[in-house]
Amino acid sequence: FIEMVKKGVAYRKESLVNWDPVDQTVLANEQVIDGRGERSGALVERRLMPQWHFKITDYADELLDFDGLDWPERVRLMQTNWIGRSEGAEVVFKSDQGDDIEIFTTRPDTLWGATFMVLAPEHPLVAKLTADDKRDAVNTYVEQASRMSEIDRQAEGKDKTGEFIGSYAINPVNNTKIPIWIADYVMMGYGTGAIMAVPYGDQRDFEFAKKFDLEIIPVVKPEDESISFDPEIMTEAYAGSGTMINSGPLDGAICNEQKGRKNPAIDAAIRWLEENNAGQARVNYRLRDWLISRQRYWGTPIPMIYCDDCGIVPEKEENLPVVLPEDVAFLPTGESPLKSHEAFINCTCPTCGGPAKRETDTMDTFMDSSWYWFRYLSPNKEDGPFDSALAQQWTPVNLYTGGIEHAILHLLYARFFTKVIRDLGLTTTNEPFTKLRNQGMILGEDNEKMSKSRGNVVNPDDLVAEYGADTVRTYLMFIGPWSEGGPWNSQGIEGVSRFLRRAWSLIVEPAQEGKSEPDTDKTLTRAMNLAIKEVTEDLDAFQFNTAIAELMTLVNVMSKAKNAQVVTTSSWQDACKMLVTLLAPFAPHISEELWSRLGHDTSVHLEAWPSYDEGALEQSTVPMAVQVNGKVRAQIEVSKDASKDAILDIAKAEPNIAKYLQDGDIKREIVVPGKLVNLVVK
RNA sequence: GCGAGGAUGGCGGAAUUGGUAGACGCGCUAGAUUUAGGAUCUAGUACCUUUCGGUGUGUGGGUUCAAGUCCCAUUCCUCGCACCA
Repeated sequence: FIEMVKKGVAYRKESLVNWDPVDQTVLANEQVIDGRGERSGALVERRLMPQWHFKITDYADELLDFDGLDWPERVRLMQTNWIGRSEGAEVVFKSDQGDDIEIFTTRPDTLWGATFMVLAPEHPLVAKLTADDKRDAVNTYVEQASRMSEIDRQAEGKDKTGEFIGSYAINPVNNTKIPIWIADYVMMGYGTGAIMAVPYGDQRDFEFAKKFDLEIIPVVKPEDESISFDPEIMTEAYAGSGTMINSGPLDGAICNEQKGRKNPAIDAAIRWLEENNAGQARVNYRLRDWLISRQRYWGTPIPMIYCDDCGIVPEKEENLPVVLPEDVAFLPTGESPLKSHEAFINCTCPTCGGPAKRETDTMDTFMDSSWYWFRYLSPNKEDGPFDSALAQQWTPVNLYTGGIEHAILHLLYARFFTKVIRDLGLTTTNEPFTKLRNQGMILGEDNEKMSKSRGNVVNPDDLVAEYGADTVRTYLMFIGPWSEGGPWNSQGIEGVSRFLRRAWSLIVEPAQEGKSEPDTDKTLTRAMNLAIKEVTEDLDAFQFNTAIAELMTLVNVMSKAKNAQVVTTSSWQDACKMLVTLLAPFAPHISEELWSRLGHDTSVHLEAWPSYDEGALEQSTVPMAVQVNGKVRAQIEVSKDASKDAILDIAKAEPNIAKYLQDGDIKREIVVPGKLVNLVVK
């Protein structure tokens, strides 16, 4: 943290935060549900407080780059949307009192159609720019807006509301005086908290203009001439392509559907702004800096000290880590007990040695999960966070799994930390996790999320007591695709239980008398090699359910083949060995025991993963389907190297095929070796 | 509204360089074994049809010798984002 402070990545500033008045702490946006604190249920207030932040916004562009990462598309998109990059321009409007009012727009080409300006109710210039005769109405509106949660303000379909504040702004492109309004559809937290309103091209501005009877100036003549651009007739804003009109120097420019400077009209507008000193190109992000201060006792102390003479200074390195006092008094004051712990608060300024106060806020717990895998490499290191050489050697983590709920928070923070650690010179690693896979969630039998209140919780301990840990583990892998999850099904576990018991008795129980079928050797060897191939490929692809299905098939083949003669053959013994080896990741305990009973005195879990013999997968004869006009009419068995002509002869000789051939001529013969024959008859 | 993913038997699901739809399992049916039940084993199990055969992967079209798979349109479901300027 201190290194981050030194580097300017961590900083303290006043910030509008979610304040829970009952729990007396700041809450993360994620902990505010429908405008209420997740734990207390209290209406969350917005408060301006000095808090510690991380400059994650400095890394916005780099965080948008997923090059070289094998991550699910879904997660990449969620992060991309969260960061919310948009290209446009910043333009400075002057108030009629001479103030600079900066706005951000993605459509600078429509500047000539700006007929009013809207400020967020919290915008710092609102008080100054409000005319005396409007002050009461404006104050009422601002107060109403401040009481509303962000969720309420953003509710879909909400009617536009707003107040004219009695001042005007000068549109720098044409020196037109336009009225300044405040409205809660403009957010202080995005862009500059002020917009130029172009009702012709923006649906929100259009609705606002219609409601408050503000001017609408057409600036893009639609390409499709059947679309009317008469403001009196229009029922919605026009954001499509066309030719610029009523736009001074831009008149005649082509406006297409492209965003940013790829759009000729936008590009021309930005060039005009820059040439005329009225604005410039700018990239805006939805991402905001990460607020990490929490007014809680449980959390990592922020190692900063407040000195009246030296300001805010970091604790001396030899005094790290700052440890939470354990003798705190948990009193119902509504404040963190650290605030009343004199011995913790009062300290010595590391710079001047005078009396100073310790920071009493603690860190967001996401701080800790953002770099734990670095610390895991050197858990006993006392004089630093981790060993740089070990981190360089072992990171990035090559495979990471977790739920989709981590898509934005943990995974974005982890990427940010990795880049900061790199920029501190501790590693050259750019990304924390090379390959990411998300597992699905197992729901209750009613297809709802398991919860005590719903009474649909399936307790794994009870299942383990009844079926054993191996059965429960294996069933969890078999119940469905790992990445999708789905409802729990209590009946299905019986099938896995049976499978494991059959595998057990296959190896442990004595064989019955019986005669060997002629090709048992080959059948067993083929089944074994097929199982190695399929299980290996399925594991690589995280398809555990089909891997287990393949092992079930192997057990079925072996069960059929097993008898007193067969069990003495080497192909049987190889198959047993391989079955246990392949089963080991799913049912480790049973596998270990079976491995021992097969005569091994080392652990099966130390065995190398097996490879398979491609040649053993081949069969001397292969079954093929014979179709007439695309419909299967017969099954034939042909030698694996049979020629096309030979296959066709066999196919045509089938009685059921010959029957169809009598009725017409063969127009076409398609032979897909090893698969099927299709005869097109007319 | 924007973006992503999905829809296959009674159920969970399998199958994509286009090539026999329903692997594997649950459930169900019948039989063997058992005093009985449970467990186990064997056979069967997409739907319609006595058979022949026909139909079938959300819906409607298309391409192809051949479509769950490719193309166009469309419905519904799930998830994410959303008055983002």
